[in-house]
Amino acid sequence: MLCLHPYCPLGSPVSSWAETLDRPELKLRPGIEKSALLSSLNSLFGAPPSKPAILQSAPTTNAAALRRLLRSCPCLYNQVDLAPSAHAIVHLCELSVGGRITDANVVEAFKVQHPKTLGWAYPPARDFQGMGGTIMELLCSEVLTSAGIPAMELDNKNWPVWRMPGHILLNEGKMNDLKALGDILIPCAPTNLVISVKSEKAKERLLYSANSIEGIGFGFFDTPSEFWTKRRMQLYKRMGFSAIYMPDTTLDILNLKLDADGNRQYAVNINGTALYRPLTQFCEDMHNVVGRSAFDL
DNA sequence: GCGCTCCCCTAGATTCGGCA
DNA sequence: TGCCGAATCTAGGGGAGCGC
Repeated sequence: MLCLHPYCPLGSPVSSWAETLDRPELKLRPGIEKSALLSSLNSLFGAPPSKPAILQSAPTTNAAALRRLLRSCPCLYNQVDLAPSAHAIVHLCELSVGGRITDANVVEAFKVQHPKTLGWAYPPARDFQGMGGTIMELLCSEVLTSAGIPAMELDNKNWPVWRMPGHILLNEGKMNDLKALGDILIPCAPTNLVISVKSEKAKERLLYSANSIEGIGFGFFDTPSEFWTKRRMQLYKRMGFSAIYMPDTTLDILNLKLDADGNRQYAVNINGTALYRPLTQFCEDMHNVVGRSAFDL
C-alpha cells in the first residue's frame, strides 16, 4: 500500500513532508494554510513510526485536508491521537509483517490486528472503531494487488476505470450499489467472479452472500465444522460458490473430517475441482482466471 | 450439543443543504 | 468551488433462540 509518509519504514516515494504536500491527491491550496501544515508536520512528525505509539495532536484543523493527508499517509495513525481507518490498519499490518501483504503472509497479517493477539510492530495510536469486515476486504485487495491484480482506480464520477488485470472493490464509489452481491469483483468470462470476504466465522452470511452468482469465499475461518456437513457443501455449490479459501490449519482439520466421514466427494465445485482451498493458493488461482475463463477455477 | 436462522446494535458510507 | 455537519441508509458482528 502506497504511503506518502516520508519516514514510512517500508519506504516512500517522497523524501520530505514538502514533497508529500505537493502531491496532487492532497489537493492543498498554496498559501498560508499549506505553509502552516508543513511547519506542523516538520515539527511534530519528523520521525518514523514508533512502538509504543505517539499521541500527537492533529497537524491541521481542516477536517477535509486532514482526511486526505491521513488517507495518503497511513503511518500517521501511529503518531496522531485519532482512531485509525481500515486502510491504516492494513498498512500497519504491512509494517508488522515487514513487507507487502501476499497470500503467503495474509494470515499472519490478519493475526497482527486481531484483538486476541495484537502483534503490532508499530501500533495505531488508538483502537480501531470501525467494522472489521472492511479490514478483511482490504487485506484481500492487498493480496490481489501484490499478485499483480490491482484495485481499479475511480474516475471523477466514482465509477471504476476498467483495466486488466485488475479487481473492483464493490464497497467503493458508485459500485457500492452492488455491494449486496459481494465484496470484490474479478472480471472473467462468461460471468465475472464475485469474492465474498469474511473474518473468522462464515455462519449463514457467507452462504447467502453468493446470490447464485459465481462466487468465491475468502476468509480467515477458524471453525471447520461450519463447512463439513454434506448439506452445507451442497448449499455452497447451489448458491454458486466455486471455491472457498481458508487458512491451512482450518483446511487440514476440515479435510481430515471429510475423509473420516467419507464426504470428500461433496467438496468438489461445479468445475470438478476442489471447493475448499488454502489461502496460499488464492493468487495462483486468480491469475489463472482473471480476464479469462471462470471454468478454469 | 449441534446446525441453522433471525434479530439487534453499531459504525461506516453516502447524500444533501448551508456556508465561506 | 470546496468544505462542513446532520440525517439517513446499510451491512456485518455477535448473540439469542429454535428444532433435531
